[in-house]
Amino acid sequence: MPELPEVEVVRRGLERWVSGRVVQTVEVRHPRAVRRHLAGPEGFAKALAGHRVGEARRRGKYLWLPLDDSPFSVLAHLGMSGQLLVQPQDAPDEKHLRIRICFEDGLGTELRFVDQRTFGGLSLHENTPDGLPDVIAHIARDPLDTLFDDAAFHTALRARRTTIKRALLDQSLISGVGNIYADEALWRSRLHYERPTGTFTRPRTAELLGHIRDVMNDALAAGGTSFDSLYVNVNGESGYFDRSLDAYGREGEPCRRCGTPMRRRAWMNRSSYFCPRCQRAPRLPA
DNA sequence: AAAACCTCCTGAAAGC
DNA sequence: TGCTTTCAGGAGGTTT
Repeated sequence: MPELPEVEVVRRGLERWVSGRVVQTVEVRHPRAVRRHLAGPEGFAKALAGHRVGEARRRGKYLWLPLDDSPFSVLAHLGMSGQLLVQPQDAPDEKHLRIRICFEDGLGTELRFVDQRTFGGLSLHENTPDGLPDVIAHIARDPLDTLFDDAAFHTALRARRTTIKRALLDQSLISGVGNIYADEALWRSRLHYERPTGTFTRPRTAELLGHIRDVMNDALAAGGTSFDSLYVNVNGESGYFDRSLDAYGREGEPCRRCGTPMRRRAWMNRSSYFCPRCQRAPRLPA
């Protein structure tokens, strides 16, 4: 389940192993992997060939590779199970290999997009004046972006008529936070996932943002969170932050602060993990 | 118009 | 034993 830290690990790998290389050929093995690309699989392959890959960039959970001397970028989203792997050309194809990108150099490696559940994909889009692929213009800056505006976030959060976890998962308000890091940051903040956004004071918002940043930086330092082989870096290696999780996936296990058994609640077609003692349910609205 | 809901997909694991 | 059901969930599109 790649969220901001996992995507950033992948971005760094692309920067190290792919940026600066010139695309030779592209093989799309599953059309769904390029469904966001309106010109189709053939158009996607043709548009990339011959272009040098620029500096790998990221906003929230989106990654993109600008093409030098071109107003276009290759946009990537890993979805639930997408992987961008730099593999030796002679390595056997992965079972869920969707796209192969080969380069015009003698390095002997190629870039592969592998995705079991096919929620992710690659596509080519024109950049906006600020260098962002046009289709992600609605994605908010993420909390590790130096230009993220804490005061504006607080104002926007207060204006919402919803609950805090829904707001954290809304990528147009704050990007990069998914189910795992939302639960972790809420646990660290001792906040219940259904606290109404309208009840947030400036200090409470500041504390929550601080915990979001802390948990993401901690995860980044550990190479991300891997529960299984579905999330790995470009070299196929797992992260080990899963062993540091305090909330996510810990149903029935003791809260690391107070020892109370953690709970899981079905919520929005997914799960929320929380401590019923540290994270008290908000008073129901009158 | 903003908020909530629906749906896409595969495979592991649980249920019967 | 083996088939069926459940679960994981990001985010665009649709509905309310």
